[in-house]
Amino acid sequence: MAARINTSLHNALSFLKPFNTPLNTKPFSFRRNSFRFSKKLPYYSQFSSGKRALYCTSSSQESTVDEGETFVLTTPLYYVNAPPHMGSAYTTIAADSIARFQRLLGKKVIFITGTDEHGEKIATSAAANGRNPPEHCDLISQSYRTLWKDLDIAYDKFIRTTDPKHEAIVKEFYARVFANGDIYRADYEGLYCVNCEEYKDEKELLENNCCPVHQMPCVARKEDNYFFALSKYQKPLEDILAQNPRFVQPSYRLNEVQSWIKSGLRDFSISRALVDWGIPVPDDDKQTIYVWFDALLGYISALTEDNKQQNLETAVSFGWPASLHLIGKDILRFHAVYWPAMLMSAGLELPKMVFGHGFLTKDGMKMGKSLGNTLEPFELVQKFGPDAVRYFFLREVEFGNDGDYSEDRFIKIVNAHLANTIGNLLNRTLGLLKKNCESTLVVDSTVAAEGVPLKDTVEKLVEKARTNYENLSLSSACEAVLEIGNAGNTYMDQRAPWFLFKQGGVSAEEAAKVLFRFPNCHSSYKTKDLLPI
RNA sequence: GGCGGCGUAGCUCAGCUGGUCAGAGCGGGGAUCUCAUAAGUCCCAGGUCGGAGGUUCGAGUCCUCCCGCCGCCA
Repeated sequence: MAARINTSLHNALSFLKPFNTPLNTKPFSFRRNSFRFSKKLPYYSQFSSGKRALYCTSSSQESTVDEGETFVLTTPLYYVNAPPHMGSAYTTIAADSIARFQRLLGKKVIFITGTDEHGEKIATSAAANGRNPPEHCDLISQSYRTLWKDLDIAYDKFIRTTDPKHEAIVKEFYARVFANGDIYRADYEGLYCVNCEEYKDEKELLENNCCPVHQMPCVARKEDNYFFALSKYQKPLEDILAQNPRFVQPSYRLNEVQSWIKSGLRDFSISRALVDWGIPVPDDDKQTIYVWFDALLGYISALTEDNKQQNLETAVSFGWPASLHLIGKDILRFHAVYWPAMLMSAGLELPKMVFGHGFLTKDGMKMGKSLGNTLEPFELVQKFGPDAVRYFFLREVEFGNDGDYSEDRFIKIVNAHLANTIGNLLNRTLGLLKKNCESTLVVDSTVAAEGVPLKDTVEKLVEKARTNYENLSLSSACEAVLEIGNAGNTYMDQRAPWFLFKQGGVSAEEAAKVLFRFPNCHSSYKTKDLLPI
């Protein structure tokens, strides 16, 4: 985590790697796997590096576990037309930090992510790469998993929309909606954007019938499609948003959603006659189900358990409704309008919140393949490591707003916060302990910390971090954790244990106590876990 | 064209229901400790809170208009 980054190299200090830990763990945080609590004194580690690990005693302060409460949160199921981009990584990093926090609160967290693998665009993309769709999907889906591993993402469920259990859920859901009278068949003729995989109003098109999103000409199509009666849900949706304005977050995005609904909802086509790569419509294998109708259901199908029944009711029983759908602002319409209407039609509960975060820019510019200025998540994590990447985006982007990345700023922030503040605090503390106390705490840290102002300060900051996490103010939560590091550094300077050690005698004993307080003040109160890296 | 958002210290941004709200981080300047990762700690920003009016005892914080970005819808 806390090695300084030079502008040209990834400079990890040997001190940070004394434990020979696997890459996906955090060697420098007070994790239990590297920071044992033992009464045996003294005790030296037997790590191959020959460096001593720190062993100490401290009463652990576990939060009370409320097994009854389940917190289900989701990222979108990412579309496998191309390998993961930074935006997907950003959503997933944020989701992971929220999942970790909710676990700390003692909740049973089900963190869902996955890949959305059907549709004409996927088939086209596969063909363009000389693959068949299943091969293509396997490859890209795996690249998402790889990236999540690289970024230390601990999801609980990874659902692929090509998974048979997902298909079963989609068909069952479709049947429910159909039975509720919300699906009907109609001819549709219009201009179709292959990239959006949907029909466009002529009014919204640019010159030459170009799609405003993809800047590509739409094609005239006539299809006999199945439609979902979205218009029936106009009033219910209006009511839900009025009664529960927190359904759409941040609040300023709610207006947008309300205006969409207010301007009138039109039934939308939920099948495609000319797309083979998809889930067949029940009782009509000439058509496949529209990708969004398919993909949204991944949030439910992901809940299924392998050894349990693979049906809607069972899946729902494992945690639906979701507490939070975390998405980019571009797909708000599908999550805040289509999805709730679909759920109502099927008689299922609605998710509690949809949070649409902003977009990332690079050096102040919109990222795009055509501009050739994309930020590649694999390259970034390879160059700087997962902790730095996670921290930078959570801290520097006000969650919900658009945010900017620049390498210069990235390096400055990571060095100042993670290396100089947190990393150095740990390093100087452990260094003093090693040099003067044989890396052994002979006094229980909890006892040593009793009545010390630092403890009180840290407790207040932990509370601040908790509040911010609960409000999804992730940047402020990071800030609070950094303040804990600052408080530790200040305390260290005030007490100057290195000076006391030199004086020897009673002063040296006091110096040791100063150091012994750190595990209790900084570790037991979850500082280590509150830092989202 | 309609609706909405944004415009606060060099940079990135916090500021909920109006009265310690003029702030934080980064950068920069100064001082200082020396255990530590050329790290730490302390002090320093006189910014007309985009502009102009208005409401109020009092407004970044509410209202109107204007300017500049951005989004959604048309």
